[in-house]
Amino acid sequence: MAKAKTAIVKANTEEHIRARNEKMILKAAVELFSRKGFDGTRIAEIAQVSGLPKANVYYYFATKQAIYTRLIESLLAGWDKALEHISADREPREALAAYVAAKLEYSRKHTSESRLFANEMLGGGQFISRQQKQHVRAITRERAAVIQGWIKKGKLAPVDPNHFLIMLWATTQFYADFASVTAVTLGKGRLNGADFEEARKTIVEVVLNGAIAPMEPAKNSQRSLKIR
Amino acid sequence: MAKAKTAIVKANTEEHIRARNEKMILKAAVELFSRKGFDGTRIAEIAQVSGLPKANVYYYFATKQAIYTRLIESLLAGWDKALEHISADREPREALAAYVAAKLEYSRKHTSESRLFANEMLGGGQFISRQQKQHVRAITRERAAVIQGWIKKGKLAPVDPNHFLIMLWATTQFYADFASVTAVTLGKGRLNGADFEEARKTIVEVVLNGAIAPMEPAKNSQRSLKIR
DNA sequence: GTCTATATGTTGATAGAC
DNA sequence: GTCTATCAACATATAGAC
Repeated sequence: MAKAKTAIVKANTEEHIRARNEKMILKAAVELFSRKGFDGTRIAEIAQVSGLPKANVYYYFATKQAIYTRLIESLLAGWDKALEHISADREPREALAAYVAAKLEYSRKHTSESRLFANEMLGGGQFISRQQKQHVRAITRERAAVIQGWIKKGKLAPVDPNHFLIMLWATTQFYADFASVTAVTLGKGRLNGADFEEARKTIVEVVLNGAIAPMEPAKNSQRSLKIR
Repeated sequence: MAKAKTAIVKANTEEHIRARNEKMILKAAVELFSRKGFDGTRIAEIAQVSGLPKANVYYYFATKQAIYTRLIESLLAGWDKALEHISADREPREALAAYVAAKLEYSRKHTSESRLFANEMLGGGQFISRQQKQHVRAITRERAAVIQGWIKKGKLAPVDPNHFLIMLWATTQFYADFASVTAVTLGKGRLNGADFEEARKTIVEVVLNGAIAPMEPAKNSQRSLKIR
């Protein structure tokens, strides 16, 4: 009895330690990979940032690529959720505004993951499996179909759904991925919550209503709800 | 006389060789840096791709960073030009459409340079000098002032000029920088001219007129020229 | 200008004591 | 589970013969 209990306690502790250390390694790794890419990141750096000796990193992950692949996996999983806002049963104006807000929020809270994926895309997507690519394509198609449905109902201008989605993707991720230069452009040291809010307002306003002023300019961002 | 002439010929040849080799090195380097970043790129790779022995690369460039810095320099120089389209003496509709077209074209023709800069931004802009950052900020401010002028004249919707510029920047660069995943999203192996043209149309249409359909939907992308 | 050989340090990964 | 010591391979950069 006593022996068995000890074994369980020990197992729990070991599991706990494993969970904690893996988490620390992954946290350090995503930050480094996101800034320097796969080839540019050294295991020694990951070890240093996570506060573990290099050999311990190898104890939890067989290879450098195993860490990287794990991070890509968890990122793609998190992405499906953001696109759920674009659903056929909502009004396009509301759905698109919600999507932009959610995506900006996500990219702000998961900056490193977002950058990691950007880095992976720049590198040509070498570490994304064929299966994962098919998945990305499938969920994009689903949402493009929703947009096409809105267009057919006359609720949305007749734009190419795929390119429209890419536009939304591009604008909402830019702030997180390229924060360093965005901050310089805005004349700031660092982006804060107010900057993201201003970005959200501008993106929603332009995407929904366009930049060209109507004949009788309105004062707020809801103008076209009123004048149309 | 004969001796002097020989010396001149030799110097010309040497200059020519130098120019040619430096060009090959820079061409190979921009491609590699753009895909793998600074730390991820090896001098041996640059040498291999440019068809020169590694030691020759060091003959023309003292350090790896010297190559990288040179590339950043030439990229920033090429950028100023694209922004010139946004000038106060043009109508916003025409100027913005021209800018989007020019920027897309530029990013398509200089894909590697564009990606290199994206990579540099992901890395936090470590290799961009303070002076270069100030330059970026200065030219952005100029163009933001032009946009502000359009808004004051009632020609443009009252959006934040800086964020509006960032939107244009994001949408026009996405295709070049993230071509690998964009192609997957569009269900293609590779992006071609028609894809870029469709992207241009979509971006211009959405940025100028917005995505929400007007009461009486028009059939072409010039719709708001007619109904407004 | 070209290129072989090499100095000097760093890398991903492992062996094995604790 | 932890960590020192270490390996073979590879990195940036240089010396010096041609």
